[in-house]
Amino acid sequence: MKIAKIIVDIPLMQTDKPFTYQIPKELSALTEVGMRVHVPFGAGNRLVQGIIVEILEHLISSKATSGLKKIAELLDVTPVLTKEQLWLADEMRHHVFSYKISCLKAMLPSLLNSNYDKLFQDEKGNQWYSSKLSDEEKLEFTKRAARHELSVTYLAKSKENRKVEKFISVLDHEKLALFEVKKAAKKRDEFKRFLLRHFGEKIPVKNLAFSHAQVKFFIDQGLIEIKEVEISRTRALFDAVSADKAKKLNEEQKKAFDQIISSVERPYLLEGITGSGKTEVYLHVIAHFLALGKTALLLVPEISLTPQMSERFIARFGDQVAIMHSGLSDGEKYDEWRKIKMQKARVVVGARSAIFAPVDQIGVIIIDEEHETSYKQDSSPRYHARDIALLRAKWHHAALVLGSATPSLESRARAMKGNYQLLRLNQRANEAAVLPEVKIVDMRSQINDQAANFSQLLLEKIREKLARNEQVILMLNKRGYSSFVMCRECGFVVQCPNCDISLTLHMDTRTLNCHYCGHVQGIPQRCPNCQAKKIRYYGSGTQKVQEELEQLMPEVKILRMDVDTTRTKHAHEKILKKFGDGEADILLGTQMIAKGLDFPNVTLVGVINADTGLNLPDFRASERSFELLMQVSGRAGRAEKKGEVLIQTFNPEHYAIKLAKEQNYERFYEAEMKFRKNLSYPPYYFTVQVMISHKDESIAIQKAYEIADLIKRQLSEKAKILGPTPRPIARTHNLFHYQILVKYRFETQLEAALNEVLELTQLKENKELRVIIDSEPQNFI
DNA sequence: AGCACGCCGACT
DNA sequence: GTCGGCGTGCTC
Repeated sequence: MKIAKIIVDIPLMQTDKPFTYQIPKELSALTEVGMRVHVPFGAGNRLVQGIIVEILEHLISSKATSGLKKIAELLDVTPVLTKEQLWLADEMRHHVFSYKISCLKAMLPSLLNSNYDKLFQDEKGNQWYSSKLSDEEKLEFTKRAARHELSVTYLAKSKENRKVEKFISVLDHEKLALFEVKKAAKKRDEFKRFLLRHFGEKIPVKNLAFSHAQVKFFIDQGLIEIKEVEISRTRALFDAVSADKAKKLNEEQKKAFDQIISSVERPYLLEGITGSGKTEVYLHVIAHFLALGKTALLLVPEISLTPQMSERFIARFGDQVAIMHSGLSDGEKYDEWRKIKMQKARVVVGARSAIFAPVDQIGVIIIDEEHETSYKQDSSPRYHARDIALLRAKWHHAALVLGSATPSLESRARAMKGNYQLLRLNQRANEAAVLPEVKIVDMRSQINDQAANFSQLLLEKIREKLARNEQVILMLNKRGYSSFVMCRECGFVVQCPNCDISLTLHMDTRTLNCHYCGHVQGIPQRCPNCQAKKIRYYGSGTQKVQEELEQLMPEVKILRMDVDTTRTKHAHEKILKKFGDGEADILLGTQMIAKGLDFPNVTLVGVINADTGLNLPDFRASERSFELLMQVSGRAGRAEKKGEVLIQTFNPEHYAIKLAKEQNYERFYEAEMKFRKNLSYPPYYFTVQVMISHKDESIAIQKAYEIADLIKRQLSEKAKILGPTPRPIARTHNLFHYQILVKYRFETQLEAALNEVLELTQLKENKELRVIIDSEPQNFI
């Protein structure tokens, strides 16, 4: 007899282990590891989805095995998860401190999840679906079921659906031609002639000029039939793109290319300045491996996976490309996933989660902009795509390329140690393009009452460029910065009632919003504290800057791009297209405008406030600011016209800003490494963050100390534990947050200690305690 | 999660 | 006595 080990889809500590089920005889030959199943679970035998992770053969059915429940239903004909993916989930679990089922589900499109329902039936055969009942009705029906007045059937159904389109095909041309319609039936005659004209074609039923009754009549006469053909929901993405040929690599690019294809021994760190043509190297490398019959995986940050970016890959590799990012609907994601699964796609281009794409025979994995923090998922399972990429490259003996103009310190340090091989691109691929000139404006010496956000120099430069019909990009580094409302009289700042944070002003809706819990309230007329009518608006959101600029230059057309203007589905693209088409003079936005945009007519980039990211309570604050300034500077002078960059700052002496001006990654790396070494931060130390939340602050503190103690006891003297300290935003959603940061180098007991912390949260006395463990956290705010 | 079991107070 | 409230513990 065969039995199966199954991970059930109930993400809880208590159920986070394989459950054993009998495989019914009739399913025995069809069942494979990696398939989804429905299994009866718990006392009521309700159906839940599960994933088979192991199949065991039992020659004799013992008492122990015959008592096992049976798998109720197989959901797949072929496994949805490969052996490799099951292995990845195992490996992942050692450092993400999440449930196995969450790891497994991170690899599957959400359409493969099941919907659950319950069917109540009485003796007369009346039926009620639980999902369609109100809460009171549900309670009543449950009670009646307990009294055996009703029977209960558990239902589970996979959400999986494929889009099909119906086509008419004419069965027999001659027969149709000879078919006589009655004289009065003009419409039928018309339809008949239409069908004859389109004989041999697949005629879509959709948008047909003839009614359903017409179609039915001809079907009933046995003249035509309707066929359902599965169609791809993402088809449209690919059709519009025209093919493109490979460009010739320059000497530097060629060298990098030759290295990458020569060995899979070590990962490559491809360090190339903005405009040095990294993407073209990727395209060549991918083409090389495709020619060898292998596949390729390319990750890009979500934000830069614009249609232009996808198009570049589709243009080069056509139908073989699958695109995966969060902008796709669930159906579209599923279709792309299936394309990969059925081996129709051999190049996967996608954001973070695409690292799990079920491609086989991987030749190369490329992570572009590898320093981007978006490669780390900030909700459970908290994996880093780079770590998964290392595992997959090992499994497939594939080349791994990490590309960036400003590599993360972690990666660059590994390259210096020889764990990665460093490849450099120092020239701009377009030789006509010269590096932009970067200037720093010291805002401390600016006294400008009407326009606090703009220095004289920046205003002059904007006017100068616009007079020449050139375009300007202005960036507002909004991180940790937002506009707020304060009372001029007593200094009172309106705060969120649930979170310890000031509310952000939104002028378009005339409301105060909390960016953490979503609380919305009106703007008070009088100060809630002192009743004075002196409520004033402070800080500079993009809206405020836009207004300021519009007052200074009323004739200028400004496009604003931030979270508020890009909320709708294609807003992002539309704004960029408008700007690219020259419909506006200035593009004003938050950091989302810093990434990968290429507008040849832009000759000035202004950074309104370079400082705001600098003083955040995060050891990566300087690294982030430096990266951002380097990136945004790269937006100027992409073509023949010379570009200028102006950085406004209150900290002109700060090394991140000075070195960004010099465009000097090398020196920044050295300076930052010194700082990290002195304070024992990555890449010298590994980090784990433990976040503890409770609605009662004193309990949060007490538990935080307990947990810190528990960890401390199991670590060596060399490990350093910071905290517990309140989180930078100490209260959100009516919970108090505390954090512990563990810095360590080699600690064999750490994983066990952290698992023990998780065990602790299972105790009933800790029911209201929330603990999150984040290995190598990327964000501290 | 969601279901059963069990212990307690309020009620026919 | 017994119905139904909710706290507790378990699910192959």
